[in-house]
Amino acid sequence: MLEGKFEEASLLKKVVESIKDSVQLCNFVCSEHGITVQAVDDSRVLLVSLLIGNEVFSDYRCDRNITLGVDLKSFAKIIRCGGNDDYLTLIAEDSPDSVTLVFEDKNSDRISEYSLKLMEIDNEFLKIDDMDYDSVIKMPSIDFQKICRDLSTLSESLQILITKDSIKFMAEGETGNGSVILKPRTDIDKPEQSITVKLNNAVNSTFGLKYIADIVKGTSLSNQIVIKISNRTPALFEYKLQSGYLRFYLAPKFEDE
Amino acid sequence: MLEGKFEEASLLKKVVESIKDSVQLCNFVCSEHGITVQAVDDSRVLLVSLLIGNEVFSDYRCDRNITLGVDLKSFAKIIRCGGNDDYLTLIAEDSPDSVTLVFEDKNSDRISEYSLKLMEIDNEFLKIDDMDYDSVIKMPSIDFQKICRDLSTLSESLQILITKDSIKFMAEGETGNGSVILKPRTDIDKPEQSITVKLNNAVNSTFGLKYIADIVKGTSLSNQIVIKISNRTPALFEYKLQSGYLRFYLAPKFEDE
DNA sequence: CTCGTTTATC
DNA sequence: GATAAACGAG
Repeated sequence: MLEGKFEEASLLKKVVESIKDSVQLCNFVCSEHGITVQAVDDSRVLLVSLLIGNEVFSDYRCDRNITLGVDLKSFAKIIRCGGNDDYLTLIAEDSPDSVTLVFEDKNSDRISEYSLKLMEIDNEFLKIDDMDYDSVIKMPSIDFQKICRDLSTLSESLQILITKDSIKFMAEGETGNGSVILKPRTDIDKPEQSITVKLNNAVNSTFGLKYIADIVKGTSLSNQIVIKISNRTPALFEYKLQSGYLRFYLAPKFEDE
Repeated sequence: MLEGKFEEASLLKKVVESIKDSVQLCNFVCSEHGITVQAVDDSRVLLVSLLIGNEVFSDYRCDRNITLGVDLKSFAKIIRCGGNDDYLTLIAEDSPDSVTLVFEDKNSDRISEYSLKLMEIDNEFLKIDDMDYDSVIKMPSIDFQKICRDLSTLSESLQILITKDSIKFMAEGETGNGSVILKPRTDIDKPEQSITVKLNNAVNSTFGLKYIADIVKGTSLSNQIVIKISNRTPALFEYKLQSGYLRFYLAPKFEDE
């Protein structure tokens, strides 16, 4: 039996809205530690990895592992039926054929209850090892979103160059070229505005903006994004939750492509 | 001669926008008491009944009864030509072949004048008797709109169950089921947030969400909606105006359908 | 299906 | 106040 109560329905709403454009069907795997999702996008280029730690919930109980195979578009429709600051409780039996969402208004007695039919979904669960990356940057997620949006008007590719004391985003296209350079900085009053760079090796990687556009949908989940890049292995884009994370793994474009 | 001046053009605009999707052609019947409309939708399932009482107007004069047969789509187009807080004066002769709309900006000297050709429209004016209903509920119109919209993503039918101390809205569909339960409440600070139930008999009625979707277009006319339901007779959905009302009569679906 | 308007959020 | 998502209209 799963019973997980969110203090704010908006958290699950943001999570689902963040990944529903990359992935259509996925399994929510519930264990005592929380809820995880792992899925690849339709083109099998972008890997999405989500962990909602049990500390995110105001109440959480999951006796044994339960897998909820959901259609994210239908799931999103139902989540939109709740108010953003309703309590939201997810309920499922041990071998469920449906999951129940209960929304409770904090100010009145309105209780909305929705059940969603589940699906059997094949999943190839990949064990992803923690690894060392050549460069790790941390920056305001909203700035990363704006840079990517701006540059996507020029090109289909985003080049990221990281050196010890600068981050350069570049796009070159038919109509023109653009670049944005950031310097590391520490903002004491607004730490979420800080930009940090940790460097083992300088990197110069290029990514498809089509996929980056899906990644930045996670912006609302965290003030900051952590980007870990190595030359010639998939990069990691991470939005941290209060407990858990939403991670995207995206392989860079290689020059010979 | 009819001459009716609205303090705000937006009121007539809201009224017309509220019914133009249900009804294409209708007669505006003008008398000394104000303006009334009665019409059925194309499928003859939904009955619309409107009264704009003369107190709604800042100036109103109508010496003898005048019937204005209008095409609501054309009427709506013209009303959109005025500013929302323009004065709007409706003018018609005693046996008119057109109606004139005069918009006056409150802040400048702009005066816009439009005339709309009238049509001869057959109408079967039904005398609707006030009757007692099994249940009468009053609730925030915007909440009713949201509940109906939410549940319409699941099903084509909306079931409403009313008991002494609760109102339950339900929809069952292929992808899942949904229900919303409201409890009566009195909000002293925001009386428009109150929910009341008056019950002679508990009711359990089902309506086509297709028609409900047209009904909730009236939401902007009033903070509250009054819904009067009896088992096995048409239900009444009412948005009250400052003086007058917009009412929809809709027969429930019966189980044998 | 795309556009403009409206609403909610930051 | 500005921006971004949601809704309704063409």
